[in-house]
Amino acid sequence: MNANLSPEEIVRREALVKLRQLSIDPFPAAEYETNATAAIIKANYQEGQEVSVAGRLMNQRIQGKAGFADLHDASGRIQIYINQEVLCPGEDKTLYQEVVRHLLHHGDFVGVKGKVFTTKLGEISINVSELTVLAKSLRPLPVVKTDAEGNVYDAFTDPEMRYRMRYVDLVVNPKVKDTFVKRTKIMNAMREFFNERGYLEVDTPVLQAIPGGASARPFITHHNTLDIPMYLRIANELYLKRLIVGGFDGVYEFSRNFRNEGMDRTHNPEFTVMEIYVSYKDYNWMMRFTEEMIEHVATQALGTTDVQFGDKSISFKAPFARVSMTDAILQHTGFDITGKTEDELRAKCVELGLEANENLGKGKLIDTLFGEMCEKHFIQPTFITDYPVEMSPLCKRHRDNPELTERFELMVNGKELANAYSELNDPIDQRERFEEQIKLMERGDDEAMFIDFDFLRALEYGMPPTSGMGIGIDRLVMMMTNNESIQEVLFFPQMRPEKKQDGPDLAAFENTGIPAYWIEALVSLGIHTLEQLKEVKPTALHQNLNTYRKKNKLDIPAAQLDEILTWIN
RNA sequence: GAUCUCGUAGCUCAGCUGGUAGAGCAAUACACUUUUAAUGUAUGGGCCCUGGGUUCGAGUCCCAGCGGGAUCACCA
Repeated sequence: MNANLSPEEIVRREALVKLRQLSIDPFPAAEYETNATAAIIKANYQEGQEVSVAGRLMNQRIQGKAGFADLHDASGRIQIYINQEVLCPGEDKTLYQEVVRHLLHHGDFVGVKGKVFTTKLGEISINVSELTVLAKSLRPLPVVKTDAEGNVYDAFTDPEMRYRMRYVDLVVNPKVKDTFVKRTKIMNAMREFFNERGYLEVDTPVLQAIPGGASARPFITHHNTLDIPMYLRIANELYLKRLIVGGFDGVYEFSRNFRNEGMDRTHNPEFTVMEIYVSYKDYNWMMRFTEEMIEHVATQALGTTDVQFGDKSISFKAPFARVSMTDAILQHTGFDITGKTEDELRAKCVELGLEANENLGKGKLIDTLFGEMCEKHFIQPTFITDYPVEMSPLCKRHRDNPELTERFELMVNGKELANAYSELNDPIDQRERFEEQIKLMERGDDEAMFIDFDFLRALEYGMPPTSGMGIGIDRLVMMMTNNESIQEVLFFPQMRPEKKQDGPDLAAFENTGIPAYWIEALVSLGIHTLEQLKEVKPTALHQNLNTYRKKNKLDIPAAQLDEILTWIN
């Protein structure tokens, strides 16, 4: 038996062998027919009803000749009662004495048949008359227990382990499962809202030759046949607009976007944004549409428009407040940005102690003022409207003021949740705005956009007036499920790959003929295996070893490059 | 990227100014036919993240690394 197994794993593997000796297949192939679930039995309680259910056996409380255990299925938990005489009415008590008492463990999958009854203490339970082993669990699950007051004991809480082993997290922490069920309900409710209005759900490329539609650093990959670099999408906006050019009334997509930027509790390298574009509409229509949609989603998915997020209560009841960008900044800084020059804006930022270097254009400066001074104050859903033209290169100019755009962002809990425009459909203006972005790029704004000439060509064929809106699904789910970190609403958040931590492979070094004094040096240089040794440049290693020799004043011959080459080959 | 902080049994966690590794749950054995987290008695279980250093002696102190978390920076 493998020496790396823990004692509990060894016990379970031995049980596996013993089950086979008793002619019980621990991993049977056949379908196991069920006619109920834990939730159904509890909801439609009928004394004496014959049921067949399957799930994980948990928390056995088996005593001498009878006892209890819990069966967890996808719907929840139900208690089972196992009595030796009911399970094994004949002479042969093996199933009870051996299998139930010794060979089944916490976490094993079993199917049970039996009559439903209520225990003395009033808990709906199944009196098991047949038990089938469905799958053995070879690793012990954490045993988490909850008492009558809801206190949780021995909770499985380490975030690293929870995220890396989400399957365990889901088994053991019911709230986690609930979050993900809600996530799907939220997306379904949104879909339903769009579909009812006749808008079409579409798929557009994830792999793009030009990463457009947003300002962000993309992931780069390479297409072999075309022999060109390709990018994972940072946004799908430009593709959806092409479809509006193509004549659809309204299109939407749940877009998995990828951005090669920092990771923290609100940023994952891949994340989901829903974007929708509707022709013949403007951003005023889109504001009404958005607040109605969010109200609908909250009602459908949560059953209420009132959401508790941390210590704050948030109401998603429409209509939401509307505040212009200019008013928001005026309100929170007393400074009126109307008609101000870049230098005046920069001076104000400096006065307020905000970062405002020469790379920042007018738009970025206003964005800084808003982001630093105002954003955090908007806890209840609020539409911030009419952004400066410099920070919105894809947005139509404001009908009353050419310095502004017809844009809104929806702020909730001090964070941006949605972003929408009256889309820019003047191809000549669009081309100029892209060229402005290129100038910003040349000034050192590494987030400025690339020019997508095919998109400009599409606009030149004519795009009807259109309003578009994007909403961060992960952030919406976080708010609606009261989770402070994005990792909690993604099944498999991105983590650094697991690295097995072995000690240095001294034997391999010795076998390669490396002298003992150099092995010591290699280890302290962080080279623990032959693979690592082969990855370093021999010339660099040569230098490093001799530096090590000198630094530690070792009385050994200096390393020779030829010698090092013989180790590697 | 910066700072702080954590890494001890399958899980949750103790382990003081350095002196032979601890508890509860889980596991194993025995007893027990209705328990409500969680029966009683007994037993087993540890590369204390890795490597190096200081020391007579390191889970504990120091250095480096790996991995996590928090805060900040970055984030149309």
